[in-house]
Amino acid sequence: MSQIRVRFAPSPTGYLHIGGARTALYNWLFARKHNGVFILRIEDTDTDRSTQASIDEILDGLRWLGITWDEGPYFQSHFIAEHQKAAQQLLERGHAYKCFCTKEELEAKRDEALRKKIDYKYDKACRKLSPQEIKEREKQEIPYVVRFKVPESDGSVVFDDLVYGRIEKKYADIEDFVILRSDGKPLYVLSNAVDDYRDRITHVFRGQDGLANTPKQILIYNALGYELPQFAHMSLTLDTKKAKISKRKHGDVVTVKYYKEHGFLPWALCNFLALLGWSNSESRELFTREELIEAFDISGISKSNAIFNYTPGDPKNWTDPKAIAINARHMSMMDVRELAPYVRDELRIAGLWDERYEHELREWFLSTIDLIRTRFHTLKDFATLGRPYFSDDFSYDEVAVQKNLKKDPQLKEYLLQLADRFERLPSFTVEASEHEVRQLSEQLGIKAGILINAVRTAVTGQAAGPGLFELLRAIGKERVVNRLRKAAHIFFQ
RNA sequence: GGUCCCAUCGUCUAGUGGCCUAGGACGCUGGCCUCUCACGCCGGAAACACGGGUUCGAGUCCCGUUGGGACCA
Repeated sequence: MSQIRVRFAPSPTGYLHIGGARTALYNWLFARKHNGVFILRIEDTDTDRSTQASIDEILDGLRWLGITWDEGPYFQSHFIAEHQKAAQQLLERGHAYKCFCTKEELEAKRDEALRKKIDYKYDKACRKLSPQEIKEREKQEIPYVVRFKVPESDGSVVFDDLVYGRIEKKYADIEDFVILRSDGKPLYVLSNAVDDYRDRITHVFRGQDGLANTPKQILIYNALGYELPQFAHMSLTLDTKKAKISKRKHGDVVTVKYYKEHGFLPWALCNFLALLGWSNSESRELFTREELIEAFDISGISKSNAIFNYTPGDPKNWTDPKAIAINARHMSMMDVRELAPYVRDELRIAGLWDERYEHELREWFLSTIDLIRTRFHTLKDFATLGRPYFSDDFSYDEVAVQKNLKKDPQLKEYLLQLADRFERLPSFTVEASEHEVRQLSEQLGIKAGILINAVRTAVTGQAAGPGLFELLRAIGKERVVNRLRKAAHIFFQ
């Protein structure tokens, strides 16, 4: 078989949302897996709704996700003449006809059918027009649309969908659909088929909403003498009420941009999206880019729609909890050197970045983010929960202060003593600081945990965090000593 | 309204007639570890939409019902 060619063909009428990103991802994975070509085609023929901002947004989103395209972006609007030519060909070969029915006539018929509760389909009035009648109408310059002549035999369109299996649709159930509007604009079914043929698409991989159009497109392919591609339709992404997701209804949470701005690793989002409606036989869930390409297979795509399970208004589950979990796992698993640039960007946004982190302090920076990353969920956490590691200007958690410091007034003295002991240490190692703390607790006859928790809160403002002694080393002797003294001052009267 | 598609824990899913006492993951939850939190480890609650068939045997095949979705209008 010749080289596999697939495409992602979004309409630039809004932002790139996660459903679209998933469609793009599946196409991309399929292409990469089979050394095929992934094409980006912008279907911008709806000039009223298409915007440049939306095109930019889609391209930016795909680039951020790492879904790279090999050809394009092509723009459907550049090929309108070609679509019209195809319609002309269909007309000439007797596969289509001009329909002069007016909007009013059609609406009247439709309303009547609705009233009688019978199925409405175009009654093919103009299909029966004689050449003479057609000529007359053309002479009068009556506007017309072009309709496809659906075969009138008993047969049906049959195709094998790579996901849904054999699909059959009777000719009788397909109406003579419009392929060209009266203003000469081609319709989606036609443009899309012509473009896919021109781009030599071998596998049409799209949302399940395209399934109903496929029989019509197959009719067009056949009439135009095009070789048929393989079709594979994938399940849709729905909200918790089982409605199709859209930015209009759900807001920014469904846009790819939102994840970029809320501390997601691009690949983690891809990993999550891949799992929404696809699984592999090993029930494996965490993949690197290469592993997913290797594991991806059409046979694992599920037929039923998947629900994007986020809870609006819940700060903890602001998006699907599984997405957050996958992001957290990737953050703690990936090579820390790969993680570093993402953390850098977050620290920059928060005004915490220091250029030395990439030079003389690089080793310190890497070991510090390595130390703190396992309890973080998004990259944002590096600038919030991680703030005390990068700045002296951090806040103290009320509950932590109450529980670990204020509860025992004597801690003031203990913290000052520890500060003195730390200050005298020739080398502020994990072992040295631990030795001091344990020795002091022994001398005082208190549990080491009391001191440990107090120091953690005094030094980071938090009740939770990495093991204390590694934390102390990361923050450094001078800052630790200063913070212990400061805490002794401000929290005890 | 017509046509098409779908139906397993709250969510994502495994399951292709006996391996199902229905498995995994996220979330929830009990415990271990421990200086806290997280990780990790060991447990728990939690599902085959319903009704008929076919079969020795059905989550798995067939039919119907119900529910959901898509497309066309």
